[in-house]
Amino acid sequence: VSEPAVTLPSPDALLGPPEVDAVYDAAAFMAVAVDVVVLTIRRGQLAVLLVWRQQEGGGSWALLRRFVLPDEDLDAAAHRELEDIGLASLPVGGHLEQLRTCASPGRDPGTRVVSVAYLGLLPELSEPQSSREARWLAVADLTHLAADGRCPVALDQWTIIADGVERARAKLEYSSLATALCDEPFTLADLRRVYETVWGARLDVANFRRKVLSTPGLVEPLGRRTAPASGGRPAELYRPGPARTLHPPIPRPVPAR
Amino acid sequence: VSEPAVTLPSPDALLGPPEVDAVYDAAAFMAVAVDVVVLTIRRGQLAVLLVWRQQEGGGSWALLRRFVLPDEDLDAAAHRELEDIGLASLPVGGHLEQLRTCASPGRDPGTRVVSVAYLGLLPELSEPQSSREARWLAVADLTHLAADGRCPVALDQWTIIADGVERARAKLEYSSLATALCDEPFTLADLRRVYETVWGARLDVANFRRKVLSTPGLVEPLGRRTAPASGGRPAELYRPGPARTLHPPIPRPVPAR
DNA sequence: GGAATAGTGTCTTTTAGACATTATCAA
DNA sequence: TTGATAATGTCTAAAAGACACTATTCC
Repeated sequence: VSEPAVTLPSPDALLGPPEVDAVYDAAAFMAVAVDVVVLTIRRGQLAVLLVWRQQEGGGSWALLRRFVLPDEDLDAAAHRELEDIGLASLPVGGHLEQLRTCASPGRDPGTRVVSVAYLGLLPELSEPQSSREARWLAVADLTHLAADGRCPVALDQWTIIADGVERARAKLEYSSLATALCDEPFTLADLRRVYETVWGARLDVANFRRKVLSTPGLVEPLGRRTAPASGGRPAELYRPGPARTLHPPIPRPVPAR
Repeated sequence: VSEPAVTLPSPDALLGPPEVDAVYDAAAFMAVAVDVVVLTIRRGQLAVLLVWRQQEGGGSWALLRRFVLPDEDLDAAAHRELEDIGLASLPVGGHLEQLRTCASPGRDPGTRVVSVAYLGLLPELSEPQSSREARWLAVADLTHLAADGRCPVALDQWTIIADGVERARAKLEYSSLATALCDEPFTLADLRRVYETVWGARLDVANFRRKVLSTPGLVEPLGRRTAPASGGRPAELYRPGPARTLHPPIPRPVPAR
């Protein structure tokens, strides 16, 4: 596109002060918490880390939640929550990003909580260790239960989890996120299984390989191979490359959309 | 992928209450505000709506900001801010979505503000009308100024604007967002100019047309044409279709990535 | 007719999908 | 050898990119 003439305020005009505004009116103060949707792959299934929360009249599984300290950054609060639950501090081949924010009424009428949801993705190794009762639950199981209206997670939290899963599925297409779900080093088969598990679809081995290796900066060969096992040719080992975004993307099979 | 055996807690096991946790510790209370990055196309340029904010030692352009009321939803606060600035209430061919959240220190030391950034996209018609000094500034101008370190927007706010622009650019690829930036009805040339302006790249007329019309649910022909102007064939008119996500996406030219 | 804008046809290159084949290990 | 897993080759179909061409309007 040819550069059109600048008809909006010119750079110099930007610097003159037209007028003062007064936007600051009544502000509501709320408690601020981070909720973390931690996803990993456990035994070939996509799993989310939840904690059991006892309540009057039963209980439910809930997301990791931590109130933000007065001098704490949001990202830092999310990281601390991961460390507190016993997962290695990131980054050790993991990924943590903001998901979305909602301001729901607090437990006491009148009080409100702003909860900033985060999405965390960890390689398979991680086992939570904490005084709290934290467990990996298969997303597929929860989805089936939710379809029956028997989801053991509060609806708003389940919505956040579903958003996180969808975000992860989408980002596999156009980012190097999948390498964050692999232990390092990994084989192309490992990486492919991540895609297959998160997307819930089989990928053609040859086409996947062609695509991954032709995407610059996605993976880097180590020049080593896996130790020979009982049967099977040893596989080439790789580590994550410098690329963060992928273009063109790894195409996601249509039925899973 | 064949369904693996469920090795994580079974649906029935999910319903038993293992243990109670106590996550609620010291909570910090913060003022909650929404910042809205409103983008539109003005005179062939991508523009963002900013207000002039007078401060000690000069002033700067700032995002629309509104503190959330005690009983107000975040989305509602963002909508209200748009109405307050004199832009027609959505949806009238517009789009509003959450961008991201940051918790920065407040103006007084020790106080903090959680600001939830929203991204709004409006068709060209909109002119702000308000007691506040609000103006459309060309994103390209701001980008050039920022490159010189002379950006008249505070750094954290400029980062949010840049995020919003990048989000808009990305979403044009795989969503029907562009139709929200067109007045209704629109021609394919109008729609194409939206893509060209936001992406800052020329698109081939024939290929764009083929792609848009072959994407199911993106646009719907009205069977009418534009009034004949002085020179030029009248163009077919369209309105937005029901599709919200596009697969396959409209490919973005590589140099702009 | 010319100028201006809208719309069409078609060829080439690239990419994706399907699937057969070869390679390298252990037992 | 067989069984198992990794890696490669190749054909076909679909999509993207380039670009020449036709159509409809006002002057």
